[in-house]
Parts: sequence; C-alpha cells; structure tokens
Amino acid sequence: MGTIKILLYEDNQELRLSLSALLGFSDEFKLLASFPNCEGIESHLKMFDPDLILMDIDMPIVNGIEGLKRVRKVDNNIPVVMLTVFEDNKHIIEAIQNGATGYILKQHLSSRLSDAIHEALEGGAPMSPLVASLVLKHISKSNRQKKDYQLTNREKEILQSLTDGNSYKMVANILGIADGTVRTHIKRIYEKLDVHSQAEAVSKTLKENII
Amino acid sequence: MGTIKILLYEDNQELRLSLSALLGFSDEFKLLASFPNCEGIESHLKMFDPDLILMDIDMPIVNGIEGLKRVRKVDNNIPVVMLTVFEDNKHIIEAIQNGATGYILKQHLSSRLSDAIHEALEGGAPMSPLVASLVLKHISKSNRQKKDYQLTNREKEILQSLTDGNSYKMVANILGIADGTVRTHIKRIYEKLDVHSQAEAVSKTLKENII
DNA sequence: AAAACAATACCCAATATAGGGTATGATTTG
DNA sequence: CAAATCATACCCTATATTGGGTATTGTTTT
Repeated sequence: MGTIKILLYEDNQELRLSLSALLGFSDEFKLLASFPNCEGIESHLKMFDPDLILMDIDMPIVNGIEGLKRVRKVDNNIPVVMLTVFEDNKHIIEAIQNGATGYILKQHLSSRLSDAIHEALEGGAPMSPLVASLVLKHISKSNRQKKDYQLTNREKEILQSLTDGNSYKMVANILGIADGTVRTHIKRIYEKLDVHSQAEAVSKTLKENII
Repeated sequence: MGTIKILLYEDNQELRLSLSALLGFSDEFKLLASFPNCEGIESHLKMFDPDLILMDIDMPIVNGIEGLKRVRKVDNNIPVVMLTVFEDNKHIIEAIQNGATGYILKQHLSSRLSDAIHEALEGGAPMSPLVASLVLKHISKSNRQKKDYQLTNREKEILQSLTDGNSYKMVANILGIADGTVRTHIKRIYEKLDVHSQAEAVSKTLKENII
C-alpha cells in the first residue's frame, strides 16, 4: 500500500503543528494540507484527493459538523475521523448521524492516532472508549424504558396491525376475527393508552415504542 | 486499587482456559469463577460479588443476551463486556440495547482484553473498531435517506400536525385555517404518499422519517 | 403573459370510526 | 371453586374521515 494521504481541519495552530509532527513520524502518512476551518472543503477534496480526513469539530466560520455534511454530499466513502477535546454528547451523536467514521478524543491522539487511521481505512470505526460509551448510552436511551400500558397479547397484536396502517376491518380480516371484536379490543386499547383516535394511537405507539 | 474480580461465562472450554491464562498474566486480575452458560447468574452475582463480567454471547441453555438481561435486572452498574467470534449485527445491537458495557471480538482478545477491562471500569466502552462501525451504521441507518414525496411546506406542516395525533379539525384550529382547507391539503398529501387513511399516513410518516 | 403551482374554501355522499352498551365461553388467579 | 381477566361478538348512534368535485387568489416558473 502506498502513502496514506490525509487532509486536516483544525483551527488551533499548536495542535495543527503537533498533529503534523505526529503524522510525520511515519512515512506511511502524508499530510497533504491543513486548514483552520472547513470553508471550501468541497474543492479541497477535488484538489487533493485525500484517503482520509481528520477533522476538529469546534472551528470558527464552518465547523466540523457542517464540514462533514458537505463531505458526505459528494463522497460517502472517504473516512472522516472527528477530533475533539470535549466529550460533547450532542456533537458526537450529531457527527455520527452525519456519517463520521470515527471519533477520537484529542487527549488520546498521540497514542491512538496511527492505529485509528489504519482502523478507519480498514472499515472499522476508531473510537475512544469514553466516546463509545456515550454512543451506547444514546442507543439504549433511544429504546428506553417503555411505559407499560398493560396491553394483553391480543391487544398488542391489534395495535401492531393498526400501527402498520391497517383499518380495523383489515385487522379483522388479517386476524380472522369479527369486526366487532376488533372494535372491542380497540376500545380497550384506546382506554389504556388514553387516546381517542387511530391516528393518536398509531402516533403514540410509534413514538413511545410501545410494541 | 485492589485486585479486579472477574466472572467469566463461556461455553468453549478451550477459550475458557486461554482466557483464564490471559487474565493470569497479571496479578491485578482475579478470575473468581467461570461457567459454561448463564444459568443461575443472579446467584453467582451475590455469591462472588465480581467487579466485572466477561460474557460470551452464543452459549447453550441460557445465552449471553439473556444473561445480560438478568444481570441488568439486579445491577445496572456492573460492567459486562461481551465477547464474540461473530460480527453478528443482530446480537451486537441487541446486547447494546440491553446495556452491555463493551463488545470485544474474540480475535482481538489477546491484544485488547487487559485494556478493555480497564476501560470498562473507568466508565468507557471498549469496542473493537469493526463492532463500533456496525453500531455507527445502525445509528445513521436509523436516520437514513428519506424518500422525497415533494410535499409543500404547508403540507408538511399539516402532516406533522396529523402525525402528532391531531384530528383534521384540530389541525384547522391550530393552523388557523378552515376545515375544508385542511381537507384539501390532506387529500393531496394522501395522494403524494399513496395512502388512504390518517393511520396509514401517520404510520408512513413516522416509520420513514418523512418530516 | 401564459401556465403551473400553492394555499385558501366550499359542496356532496359513502364509508369508517368512536363511544356507549350487553353477552358468552375459556382461562387464569386468588 | 369463585372471581377476575381475556378473547370473542353483537347492538346503536353520533361524529369523523375519505374521495369526488369546483373555485379564487396569489406566487413561481417558463
């Protein structure tokens, strides 16, 4: 494998220099250029054709999240490893949702940078454990403790079917029971969920992950 | 800090032995006991009071996911690091959703185990990069590319309001326009989404993240 | 400037849904 | 074994929703 060509976005000059030095230790890395923010990143991509991008998040003018979005508009594959001093929940999740490849805390840079670059190029997602922990919490939060509405199994089946967009006649057909029976169940479901229409029931069910 | 007390669940005897050896290299680790599956894990917790649990996923009788659930029922804090040979998307996500602390591929055990244990105890989430990558994809998939149904702004507003569970009369009130107008918009929305009821529209909207 | 689109508003009729009942057999629970 | 719960099924009526129209006023686009 040839040299790994890297672009760097970082507003802090000191860190830019030390990253440059860090990458210079090995001649498998080549720092093509570095910029103090993501302005014009689209043209940088064309101009330099990098293998990987290292990107700070908190930068003036055009920050890392915005930069990441711009990159992803034109290239969905190039690894973008985010760097940050802050274990900033919001930014981390936002970066990940926008397709960041990995997320390294600056405090771990000296020990992890080289490994991280290789991992990113091999399809992995280099991540400081503290970052990973935030991500995990985000996930398990998102299927957080669902309220228990004490629905019976049959009621859950019916609510599920309603939630799939079926009218109650369709539900009756699908489950092979009479319309009236579906109605009875639905009445009870509405009582338990405290809703008064199908739309509300579907909305509540999907938003609260009830089933 | 004293010795780190560890419980191990792993059905493969060979691996159990090699893990035991691996932990034995450093006297900061103490393997309290190991079991071929998670049966009786609740009483093991009481009996041994471990600092950390290492757990295989694929085990007979009571597997790692089920074991993890049982642990989390009685203790939300103890780190549980999952081990697996398979980069099995489903299991990984399921484990994480059930509160796994970290997730190490067995192929990385010899190089990563010791670090992983420390990271887990320090509140981090040790994760093989390939695992992390799956997790990230899971997250960004969940806010994936939304189809464009070419709704106008007004239509989006109205669909949003419907999706919040409002009837169209309520929508009319909220937006300060006549019922009939809401109706007209809704008709067009239904056409564009190709649905034929509020429930279907709400369902499609929430499931496909349309707004 | 003509054509297309967006947002507004109304008409009618057929169907669906919501909320109020009652009832029965089967199963689960105390 | 009695009581409670679950799943089934039906009745009635008022209201909501859907699908089919037409129409006016601006605003964009061509």
